[in-house]
Amino acid sequence: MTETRDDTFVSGYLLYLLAASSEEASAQFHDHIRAQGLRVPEWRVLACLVDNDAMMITRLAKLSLMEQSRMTRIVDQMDARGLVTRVADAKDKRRVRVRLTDDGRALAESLVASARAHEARLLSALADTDAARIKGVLRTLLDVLDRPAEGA
Amino acid sequence: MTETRDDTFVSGYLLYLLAASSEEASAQFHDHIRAQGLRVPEWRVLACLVDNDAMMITRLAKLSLMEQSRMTRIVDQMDARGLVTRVADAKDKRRVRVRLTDDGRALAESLVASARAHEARLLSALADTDAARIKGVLRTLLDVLDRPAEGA
DNA sequence: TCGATTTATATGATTTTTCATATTTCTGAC
DNA sequence: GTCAGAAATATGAAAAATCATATAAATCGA
Repeated sequence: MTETRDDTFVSGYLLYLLAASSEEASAQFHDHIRAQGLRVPEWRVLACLVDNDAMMITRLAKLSLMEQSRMTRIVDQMDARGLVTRVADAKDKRRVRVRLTDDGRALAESLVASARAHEARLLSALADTDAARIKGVLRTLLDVLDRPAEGA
Repeated sequence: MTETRDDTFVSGYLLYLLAASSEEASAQFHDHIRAQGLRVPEWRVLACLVDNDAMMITRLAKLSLMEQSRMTRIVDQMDARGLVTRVADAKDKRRVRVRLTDDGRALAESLVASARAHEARLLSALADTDAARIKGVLRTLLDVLDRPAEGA
């Protein structure tokens, strides 16, 4: 247990705490995703589309925190698996809208339900004050980050 | 600005908030890392070694949130670049200790200084209450996650 | 002390990811 | 309308990450 004690730079560094929390908090649920034969990026796409079907590839990529060319290929694979279909946008032919198939929607909804349950378990493991604060703090951080930003 | 309004599942989902915060908070600094000709995983190794030189590959991998075989190859490259050297552990010959070279240490220390400065800027962009809370909340989450865990 | 097990690292093969760029379509200035 | 540039997607080639497993060294029990 008594690893090299931790008053180190890394253990208190905000970007480390964020990366590690994200990684570890997601690990269990990501295992669940993979157990369903999906990869994590595919799950992210499904979750986005449940919220808002027929998104463009570009927006899907932004929301799923990944590059456009990667998203293109992920959509390829999901299309091949019958989870989504590509639909041309009538107004703008450059755009590709990604739409859930019935299978895709069913899977997505079931996974969202699992995700909610898993999240509830995570939050219930925290003290009430922490559980109440965590999302707010993260949202605030995201807000700050989305603003133009003045300094380097 | 008025993207499809956001009272969606994803935008309030803890694992998304964590991943997005981590991603976006790190983006600027990671650009800085790459501008120095380093990749992010290499920076992580340097940061770990500044805290605690001559770590084993396995421990380095765990702390840097990546797989062992990947860490082996990253150490290969850092070794080739003259940032670290491999040192056999006298007590246990299976172990490989990774030690900073002088160049590696100089680079690492300079990057840690930048990291601290960047972190200070991030925190100062938050309201005092949020800045005061964020690390504590994340640490609590990490603590909870490291505990055995009872339910599925 | 022998053999079985576990731990630490490395490696080959495959799959992902990235990077740069091509292609198509749209937009705006003229 | 035409042209220059921007935006959305796709794709080839290269780099990186993963997975399974090999190798080597330690540990634990009988």
